[in-house]
Amino acid sequence: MSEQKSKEYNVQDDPIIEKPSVTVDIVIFTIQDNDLQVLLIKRKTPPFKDSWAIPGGFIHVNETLEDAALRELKEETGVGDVYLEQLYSFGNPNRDPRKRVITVAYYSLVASEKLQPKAGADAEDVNWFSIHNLPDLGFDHSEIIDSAIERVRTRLAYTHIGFQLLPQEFTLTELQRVYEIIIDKKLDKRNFRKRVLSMGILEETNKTKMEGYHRPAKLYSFKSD
Amino acid sequence: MSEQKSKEYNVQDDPIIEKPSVTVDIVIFTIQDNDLQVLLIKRKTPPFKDSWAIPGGFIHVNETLEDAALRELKEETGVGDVYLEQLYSFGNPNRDPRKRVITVAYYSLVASEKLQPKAGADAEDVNWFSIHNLPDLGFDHSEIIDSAIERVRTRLAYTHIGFQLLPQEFTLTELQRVYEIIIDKKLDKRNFRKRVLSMGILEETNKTKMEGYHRPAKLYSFKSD
DNA sequence: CCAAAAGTGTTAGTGATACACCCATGT
DNA sequence: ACATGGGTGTATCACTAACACTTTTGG
Repeated sequence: MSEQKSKEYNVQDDPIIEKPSVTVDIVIFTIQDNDLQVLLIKRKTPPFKDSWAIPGGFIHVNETLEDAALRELKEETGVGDVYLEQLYSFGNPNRDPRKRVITVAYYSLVASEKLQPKAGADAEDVNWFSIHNLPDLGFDHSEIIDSAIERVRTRLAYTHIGFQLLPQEFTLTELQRVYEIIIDKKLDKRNFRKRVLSMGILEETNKTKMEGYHRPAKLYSFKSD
Repeated sequence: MSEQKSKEYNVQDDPIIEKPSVTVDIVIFTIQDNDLQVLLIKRKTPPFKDSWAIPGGFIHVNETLEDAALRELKEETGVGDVYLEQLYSFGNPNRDPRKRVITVAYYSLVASEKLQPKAGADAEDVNWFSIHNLPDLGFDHSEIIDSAIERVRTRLAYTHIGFQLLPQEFTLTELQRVYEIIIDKKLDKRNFRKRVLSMGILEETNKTKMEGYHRPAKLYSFKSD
């Protein structure tokens, strides 16, 4: 349903149904230092100038919401080529102190090796922050991050999103760490291996990874189909 | 992130980031005639005048997205007092033939006994339609309904939303029908009863329901906690 | 030979599935 | 007594959870 009233009067001038602004905001997760981390930018402009916030901005006329999210992410952080999923739309009338802004939030999981964040337009700085140690955030961004974390945890249980946080080839122990960090719980090594191997989505490479003075670990990759 | 550019120029006048309109749309499901049905309205105004569509409309300045959805639903169909869940936001640039409109979609499941839909403002008519026999719909509304159906099916598996489609007191056979209709599959009576009873969310009333010439069925209710 | 992480099997319990007959009621 | 839907139990299978020792490597 849309715009039944546009014949009777001009929507733009109606004080009650005045158009809100629409932004997209993006929560990018990675795993670093044994912690789930979020990509934040330091704002260059008001409101919340000099505060940390999740990247995002206004949508343009001829792009989809997802394209807008990808563009803003690229512009502000230099991060491109990620797979976004829509999280939720936040439209509380007072979430922006100046005027009505509705935001459509997206999230993504990315292997930290794949990214080289660099501050871009509208961002004075860009950095990763542990979800256990976030700075004060502008707007309702901590609420957005919280619901993104919740979503990631739920989806981890019945999808394969965990693999997005690893490089193309990885050891089973590395995969287990990803799961443990996200759900914040220790897992049994033998049961974990049985479970992921029985899912039939892993391919054994014939390479190994040697790090430290111990037995080398087999490298696996995620089956493309 | 929002509005970093508002100092440099007026957002409203920028041809690239011109404000879109924002609507809410609502998919109301019920079960009737052994079928999952959706509440549709017949549009009184262009675009898609005289087509069927899901209820919805513009958000107002000082209401949350959910309040807007509740208000539009009430205005157009007379239906109030339902529990809405946000479904997804649809923002394809051409989903409205006239101008850019982004919609935040909501959905709800309601026992048909609780509702008396009546055409209201902007709706010439209101009616229930089986999801297996929908009329041609305006905008991208059939896509919205499809994703609502998918969402309901997924959530049925790991939540208790099925109960929303029943009156306060119901028989186990009625509950089983709800599940069967939504997932479109026959279920085993004994296994179904074992499962729902073991969830510990049902309370036996000491009433029975007598309909037809056979043994009366015990009535159950959903535990409030 | 020591330290460190990799790798590996079995058992018990729990939940899911498949399946067929007796029960209570109104006519 | 019959027709109709209500109501019940058991056996098998698959999945989950708990648990400890041997292997491979570099130093």
